[in-house]
Amino acid sequence: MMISLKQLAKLCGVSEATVSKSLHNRPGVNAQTREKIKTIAKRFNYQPNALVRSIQSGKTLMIGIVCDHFKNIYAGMIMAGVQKTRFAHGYDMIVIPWGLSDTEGADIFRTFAERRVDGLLVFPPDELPTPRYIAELRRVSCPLVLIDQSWTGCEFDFVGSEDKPGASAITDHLISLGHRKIANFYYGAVTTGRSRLEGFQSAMAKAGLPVHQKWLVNIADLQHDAYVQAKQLLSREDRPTAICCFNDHIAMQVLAAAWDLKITVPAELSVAGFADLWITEDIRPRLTTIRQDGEKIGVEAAKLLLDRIKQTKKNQLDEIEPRCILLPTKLVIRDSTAQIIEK
Amino acid sequence: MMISLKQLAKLCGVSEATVSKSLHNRPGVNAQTREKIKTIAKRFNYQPNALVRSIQSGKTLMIGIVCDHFKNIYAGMIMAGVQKTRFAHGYDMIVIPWGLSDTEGADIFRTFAERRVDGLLVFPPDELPTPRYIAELRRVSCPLVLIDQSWTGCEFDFVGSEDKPGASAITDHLISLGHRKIANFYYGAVTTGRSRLEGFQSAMAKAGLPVHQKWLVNIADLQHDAYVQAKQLLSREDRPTAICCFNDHIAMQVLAAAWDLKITVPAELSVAGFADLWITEDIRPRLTTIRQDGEKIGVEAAKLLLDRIKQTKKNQLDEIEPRCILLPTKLVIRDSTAQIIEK
DNA sequence: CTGAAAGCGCTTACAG
DNA sequence: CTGAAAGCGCTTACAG
Repeated sequence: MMISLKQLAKLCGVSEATVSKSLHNRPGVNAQTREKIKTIAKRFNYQPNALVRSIQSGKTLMIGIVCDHFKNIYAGMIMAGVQKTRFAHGYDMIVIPWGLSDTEGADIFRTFAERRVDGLLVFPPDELPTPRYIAELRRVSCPLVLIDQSWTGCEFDFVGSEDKPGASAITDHLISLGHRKIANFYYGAVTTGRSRLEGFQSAMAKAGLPVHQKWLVNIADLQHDAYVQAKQLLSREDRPTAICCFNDHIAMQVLAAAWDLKITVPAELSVAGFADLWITEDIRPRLTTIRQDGEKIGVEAAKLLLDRIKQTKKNQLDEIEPRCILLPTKLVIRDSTAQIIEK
Repeated sequence: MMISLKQLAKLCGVSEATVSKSLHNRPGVNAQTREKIKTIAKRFNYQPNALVRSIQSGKTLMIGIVCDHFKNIYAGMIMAGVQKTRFAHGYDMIVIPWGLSDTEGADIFRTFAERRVDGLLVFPPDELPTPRYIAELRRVSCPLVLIDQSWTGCEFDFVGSEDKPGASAITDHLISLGHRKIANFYYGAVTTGRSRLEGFQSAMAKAGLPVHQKWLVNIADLQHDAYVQAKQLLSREDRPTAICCFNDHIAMQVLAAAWDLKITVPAELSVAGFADLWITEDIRPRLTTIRQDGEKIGVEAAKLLLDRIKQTKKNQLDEIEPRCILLPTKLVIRDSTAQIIEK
């Protein structure tokens, strides 16, 4: 189907070496010969076999990325940054979602190893990693950068957001609006969830405000539980005037619960998200949230990985400590939070 | 870094051939020798080099996919189906987004060719394809399946949705609710947009309802234009009582415009989407829409491609006509559409 | 049962 | 300027 260099050489009536040199513009080939070869190569649509080059050079110019799934808008923002950066540096990308694997990642990492990717970017799996999984991670023999969730401490290179300061900032915003009864819908299953909860708690403590246990709601899943819990919480006599949410999607569910209970946002209830997905501007009320620069996270993660790959080539990898990059976040005030109205 | 079979053979004190046979459980190796080799291979974490196998077999067990970006939820649903299917068949996947390329796809297709992918799945680019681009597509020398947009007619294999019947179904739904003044926000830049418009028009014609040109709004982009146009349209004295939208995201923008103009949905205005993304259940009012089975589209596209790859192996490709698979859609009635209230 | 040889598609010294 | 040879990491007939 696709012509080989050997066949091309035969067609041109020269040796394979001459074809190779011509196509790569290396010196030592007669100009006319070179042109002729190039013309014929083009006519037969010759494409050099990258697999061979990879074997010879020991570099595939390929990175692997493992992600959760493709319906996650936030992950999509990160992906965009990763793609841009890896492309600019001439790397291609193999993508494997968690979820496909039921062996805690073992087969995913084996695939990447067999394909000889030069480096690996890993999004966190949906749940907390098992010891088995961490062990798999340690066996990976190419550079590796973790994204978003920092559950391994500083054992690996990592790029994420300043979750705790971000959560504090949005809590401060609610407090400054006069809110005192503030609930928090957190997601304890992931490290970012716990960090954001800490940020919330420390801001509340600093302001001297009490945090009631009943207003600390640990969401069981990201899809529907927040709606159910919000409906329960908001149906009670003594309900909060504001709710800090783990992310924008949770906030949307809280907004939906409030709507269904005929509680007006922001007049009767303030709701705050986290992430700043594009939907925050398309829903009503527009969502107040903390902006994470997803694309930048992707860019930095890819850059860090590419650096590590370069260092590996120079055998400098052992001298280097894991890096932990946390990107700043920013409060974006929209219409879902407002001054509390005293009755 | 990673041990080679040659090194492994040396470590085991046997020939490369024996190692190869042992690891692949081929007959003709002494049981003890085999076990010893396997143990040592495991200890040194030997991973066979897939690049070599690909060169030898002429199959990379790899498919390429080109998509628009990763923030598109609908595309994400399709991706999920693709991933599931290609994984189940033992294929890996290289992903390249349009957008990275400023040469109308030429470098994307070159990359896939050099990497020797066994097949290609292509999502449509954001805009209508240029002749140059179609030419690039024709030069692709591996099996190829187009997804979602059918702009090349039936020149290539294609998997998409029954857009026209779907659009008719949702129009019928609005008509059955008593609506007579129905607007349509369509997206003329893509083939699905034009098909859905046709479906709308034919349903209106069948019901003997007039379609006013001013209520046929061609959206300039998918991000913001619908909001702007909806605000204009809905501010006029003589406004429609229902709006059919190209997709759920457009519908969200129309919903936002109505909200900002204090027009109540569905009491004063019905709004219908297309796609049935997960957000349709999280927003208020919940969106009436046409469900496309995105995952199934992905599954079918991947299956078709895998079939074609098999046929290529058997050299049967020329005997075969391009296939055009259109998957059925389904009306999902929620809260954004309702009986018209006569004043 | 075991291993030497040829070959996949290329590149890179090295002769001529 | 041109090409024969060796080698990348494997697998697959084929001798022994």
